[in-house]
Amino acid sequence: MGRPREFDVDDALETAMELFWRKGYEGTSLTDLTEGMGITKPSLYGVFGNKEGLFLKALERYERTKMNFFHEALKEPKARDVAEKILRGFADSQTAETGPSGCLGINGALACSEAAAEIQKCLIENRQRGERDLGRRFERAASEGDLPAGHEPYDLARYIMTISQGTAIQAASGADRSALYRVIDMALQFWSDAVVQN
Amino acid sequence: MGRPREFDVDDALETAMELFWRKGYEGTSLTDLTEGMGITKPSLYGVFGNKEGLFLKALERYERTKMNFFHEALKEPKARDVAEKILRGFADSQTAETGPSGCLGINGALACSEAAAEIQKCLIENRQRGERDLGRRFERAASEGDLPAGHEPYDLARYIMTISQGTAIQAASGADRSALYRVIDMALQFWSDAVVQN
DNA sequence: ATTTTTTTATACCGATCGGTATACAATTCG
DNA sequence: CGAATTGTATACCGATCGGTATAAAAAAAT
Repeated sequence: MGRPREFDVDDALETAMELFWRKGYEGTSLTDLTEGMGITKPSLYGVFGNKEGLFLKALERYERTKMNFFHEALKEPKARDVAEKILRGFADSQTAETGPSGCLGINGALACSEAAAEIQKCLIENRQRGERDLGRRFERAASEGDLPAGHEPYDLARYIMTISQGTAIQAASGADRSALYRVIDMALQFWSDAVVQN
Repeated sequence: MGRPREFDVDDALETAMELFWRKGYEGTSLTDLTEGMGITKPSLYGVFGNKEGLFLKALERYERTKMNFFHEALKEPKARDVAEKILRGFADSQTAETGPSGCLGINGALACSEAAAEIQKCLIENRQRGERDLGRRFERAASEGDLPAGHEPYDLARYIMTISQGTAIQAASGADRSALYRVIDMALQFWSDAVVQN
């Protein structure tokens, strides 16, 4: 009942996600958002609560639509394939022709004012969660004798995440996909060269 | 002649550098700056021009006082030692007890509004310059048969810079120095394991 | 047809943004 | 001692920030 909404919520959220991705949380103004989404401020606040709520919903959409490769990668039977799928998945997302360069989870609020501290904290936890999930997967791999010898699972997880975060900066600085792939190839020599347990 | 300045320019610049480092260019307000530096706005504008000029001078100071290890590292005779000194130098700076976590060159303006586009561009060029300098050093190493076989000097330079940028994100997310060192140890296995030319 | 409910459009809110005009204080030079 | 010069303090500037009050518009329910 009542007057029907004149815009598509999902389309609007997609636009908001791309804006936050490209300009960060604080760098994206409500004017940027309302003009980009093609709606007025009362409509935005009616559907998404406020700027912070909109960002969190945009982040949720980002995880669901752009980071889905991550949990898929964890299902690979071999640890090396998990690592490779994650590294290439990030690089692909960070350098997609459509959509901004880099990573929303990093571009969003790396360093910011106190006003964005909550968003910053949320993004840090987001990164740590991914690293922890990967660490758990590598723990399993360790028990299966499927890791390079002499390294802790959580250290390997941090290694993979560090490289992916590095490629996010590279992409945001203009590096193209093939350049990131060559970095990833080198990072993966770790697995090729190292002696795998058992 | 005239009234003598009541503050130390170098001290004020040091404070500005730390603020920009911790909160980014756009996340640091003039109020943050004047309160932190202990001076008034007319004094700030008299000495540093404007916010953008202040940031650029802070960046210059950062390069001079915190990134000096970089060009020192390039003087190492062996490419592997160059790489290791750079990686550990970044990690040390990113996790120093005194001073903010991460890297000013990345925290400063990774994703931002149009108002900070010039600063953003300047920081991108800054990163690319470092990568190019390292690439040139590795070109020399290649001619000396001092590189792992099968890789281009500029790809190796991007590999090292990608890891350093990754550790900057890790540091900004709370990782401590020993955690970054373990990542670096893995990244350097590239050199240990790989066959070095000639 | 009227009431009720929801969305939209406009105009506005106080606070803060980067930046500056003006007046005064503190020094050197003649 | 002035006079000239430079720095500091206060108060202010227009613009923009995130957010909202008010009322009109568009649908469903009675």
